[in-house]
Amino acid sequence: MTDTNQRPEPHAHDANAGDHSVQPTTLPTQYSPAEVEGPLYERWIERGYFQADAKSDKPPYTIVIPPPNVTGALHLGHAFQHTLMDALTRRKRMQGYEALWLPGMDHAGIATQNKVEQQLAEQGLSRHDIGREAFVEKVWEWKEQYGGRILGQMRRLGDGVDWSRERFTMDEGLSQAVQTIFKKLFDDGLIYRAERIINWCPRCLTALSDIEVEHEDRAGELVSIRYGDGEDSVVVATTRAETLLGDTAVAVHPDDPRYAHLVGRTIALPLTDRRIPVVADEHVDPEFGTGAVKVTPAHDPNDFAIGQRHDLPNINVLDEHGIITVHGPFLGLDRFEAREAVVGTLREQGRIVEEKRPYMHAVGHCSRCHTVVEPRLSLQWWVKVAPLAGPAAEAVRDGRVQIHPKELEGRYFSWVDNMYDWCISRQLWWGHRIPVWYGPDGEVVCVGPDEQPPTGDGWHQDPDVLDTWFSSGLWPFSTLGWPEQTRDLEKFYPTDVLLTGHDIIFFWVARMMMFGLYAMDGQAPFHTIALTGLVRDQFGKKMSKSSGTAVDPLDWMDEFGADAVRFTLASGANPGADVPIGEDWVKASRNFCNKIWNATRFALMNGATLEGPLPAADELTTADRWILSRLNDVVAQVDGLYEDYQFAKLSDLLYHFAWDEVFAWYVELSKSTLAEGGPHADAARRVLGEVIEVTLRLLHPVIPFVTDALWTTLTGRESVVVAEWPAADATRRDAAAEAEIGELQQVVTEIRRFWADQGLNPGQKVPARLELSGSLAAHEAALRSLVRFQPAGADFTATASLSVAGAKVELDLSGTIDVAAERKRLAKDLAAAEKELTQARAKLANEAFLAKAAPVAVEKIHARQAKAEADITRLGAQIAALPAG
RNA sequence: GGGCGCAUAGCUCAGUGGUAGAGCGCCGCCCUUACAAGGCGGAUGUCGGCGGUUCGAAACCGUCUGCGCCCA
Repeated sequence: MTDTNQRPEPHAHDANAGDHSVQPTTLPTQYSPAEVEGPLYERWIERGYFQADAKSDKPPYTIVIPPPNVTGALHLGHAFQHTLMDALTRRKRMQGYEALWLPGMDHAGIATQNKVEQQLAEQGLSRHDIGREAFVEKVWEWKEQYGGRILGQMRRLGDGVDWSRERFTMDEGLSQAVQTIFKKLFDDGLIYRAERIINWCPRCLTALSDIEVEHEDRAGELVSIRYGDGEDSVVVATTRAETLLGDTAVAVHPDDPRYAHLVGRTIALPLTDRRIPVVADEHVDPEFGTGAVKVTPAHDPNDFAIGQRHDLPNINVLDEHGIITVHGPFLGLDRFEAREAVVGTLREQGRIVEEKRPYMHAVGHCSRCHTVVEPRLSLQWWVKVAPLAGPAAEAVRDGRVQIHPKELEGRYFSWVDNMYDWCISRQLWWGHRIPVWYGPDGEVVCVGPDEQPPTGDGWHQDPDVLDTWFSSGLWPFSTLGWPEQTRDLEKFYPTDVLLTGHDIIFFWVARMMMFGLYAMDGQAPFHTIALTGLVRDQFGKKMSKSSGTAVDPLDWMDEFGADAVRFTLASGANPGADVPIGEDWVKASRNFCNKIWNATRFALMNGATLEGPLPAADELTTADRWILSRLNDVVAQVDGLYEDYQFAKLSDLLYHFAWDEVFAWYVELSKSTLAEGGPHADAARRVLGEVIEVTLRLLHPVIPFVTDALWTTLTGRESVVVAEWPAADATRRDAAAEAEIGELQQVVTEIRRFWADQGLNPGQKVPARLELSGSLAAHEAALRSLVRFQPAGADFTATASLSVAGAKVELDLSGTIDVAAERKRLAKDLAAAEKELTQARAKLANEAFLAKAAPVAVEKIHARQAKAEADITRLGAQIAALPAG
């Protein structure tokens, strides 16, 4: 980062503002994102727009990025969440907040270590060959060379992050934070070391977190084995027969009469010379299988719990590679070989009662190497979660922290209310090493960040490192400088919103909540948790590399522009819901961007201006008043939707407002006004400028590139990035104008239908005589321009007529009209009106409806009846007036 | 096995008590001087099934079926 980035004054006029923006005279007819986006992003960065100032007296608005993995590349999930976070911070920045969106990455212990181990393996080396220190050095080299590819891709997407504050979980400051909190937890008795069952990867040779275990249904084998003999026997079923060697009990439900006689006695364990007890445990489901289960405390979490309750010994039968360690015929066999061998031997002994094959069941796999995970008894470090999870639950329950959408609170509570202790040690070399030293006489010393570790013979540091989530759990405050009391921390903590996928509520969100509340004096790390779903393909299916449905967002950005990708993702962002995305939709968003481009191009070509005050209502045409009314309604609605994290709805609203109202109607209506000249044309130029300019500002947070390119051209000002967010002006609301234009739209649409039904060329000019009643009379020019009517000449002969709302139109088609088509259209409308009338009459004849329905509802039906009756009369007359044929 | 959610147009999804919507796709006409990445018009749904509540149900309740997710 350069430190010469002085943030310019917002709204300052800048003669060079047009450098990277488009010139009105040379504006091409198509928008080319590739030419605009790169230079524009550079300019934003050069001008320091995204650099937050801790000394500012503006109110802060802070979002920390969920740190992507240092080994990762930008995928659509990132693009999705980044679009939303960028939109939130860009809007707040425009609203005058000191907005900070803080970027960074986590060190992804196991993933990164695996990358470097693969590199070494290509040279025939293992990490043990080069030693820990050299290995860690190599990982840093790897990081410098290949890591953080995603950061460059974020620039492509337009992420308005403060690069001067970029953080990495292995940085010195963040490492200090890790050591500080470890020490604090240790001293508070919230960190302990114990032998428990953990997820073990026999290839990576480390404990795994639950999220690193992927459960997949696999066809295995369920074998039922007879333990003991004669009266003293039970049948148990298992998919992991080799664990029999480590069984230390059989458990049954205490109320199960079938086994009551066995409880408290011992039975012979096959293939061994051991006898094991039969214990009664309430957690056994008597309905499942035979109602008796084998208990292998060293190789199964449930069995471990049973073992604890009944004081059973733990017999570990597998080593860290998954090789049998029990002396006897199975010694040295891999766990899967042993499984077959054990079943084979039992079969020979006649102890197999039943074999179900295939038996579908979920099997955990290591997410990094896809090895089958082995539950393993192992000595690890743990965080005692209960005292931390309580406050984390409470903060959401009492409303200090809100989860959007609320329906997902349940998932959060289901974890924080049923917490189990968190295994934080990993048998890796890449990560924060556990700051505990062991002494020659069994001493255990936890060393804080400012303390010297003990030295001397026999002292050594714990070899393990901490779970990556342990450091990313500190992210909302470690990135701001904690444990130092920095100005950043003071200004920007607590952060405002955490936006992330609902799939990591347990793994990350809950942990940040626990650590934030614990380390920051009960101040939650954010007030809002906005949860998103997953990005899916155009059929709503999961994208996956293996099925070839995964799309690289960079490809789409190249082809359609970053804005198109962003708009598509934002348009699909319903709270908490998955987002399907397909190329057709990105193309549609690209078309929208191009439409905005061309509408602005039209405005520039027609002298749209922002000079001078917006004319008062009485100087404006109805169309002007109408669009300003609509604009101010939309501004208010967009604000409401932003506050509710309704990105899909606000995108949809802006899409339809911009395209259907501003571009399709207002721009068309303004054409005749502009052509007329005079004061109304001057006013229209001012309104056109205003409406387009405000619309660009409204759209900017979602599609920053095209809006900034156009906004700077239109306004001649510095950048929409630092423009003010629009504020709704209620005094511009005008119900009468909205009704009037609504009527005009109805008339125009009706005439266009006639045009289409008659097979008339849309450009064909037709002499017409108009009888316009009421407010419509003022719109004759607009009407003639919109539907290409020509004035009626002296030789005008009406050959067709139609009437709708307050308009009667007579046309000279100089020839016969297609009477059949006309009759068909009118008959269709008549049928609809008659159906409407029937329905309305039925309702009004229903006394229960009249008595119980809300008066407003009844009034509506009356109005509908009246309209249907009028329509029927009008249409009937038109049909009657048609020539026979 | 337990819990949660979903089922609306060809596809993807909004809509939560008062006349069924959008985008894309589809059909027809049109290169009309901002835009063919466009314009105009059009078609398309027993709102998964059944039962109930209500004057009125896509919406609320029950149930069945199908699908998805989380936990065990």
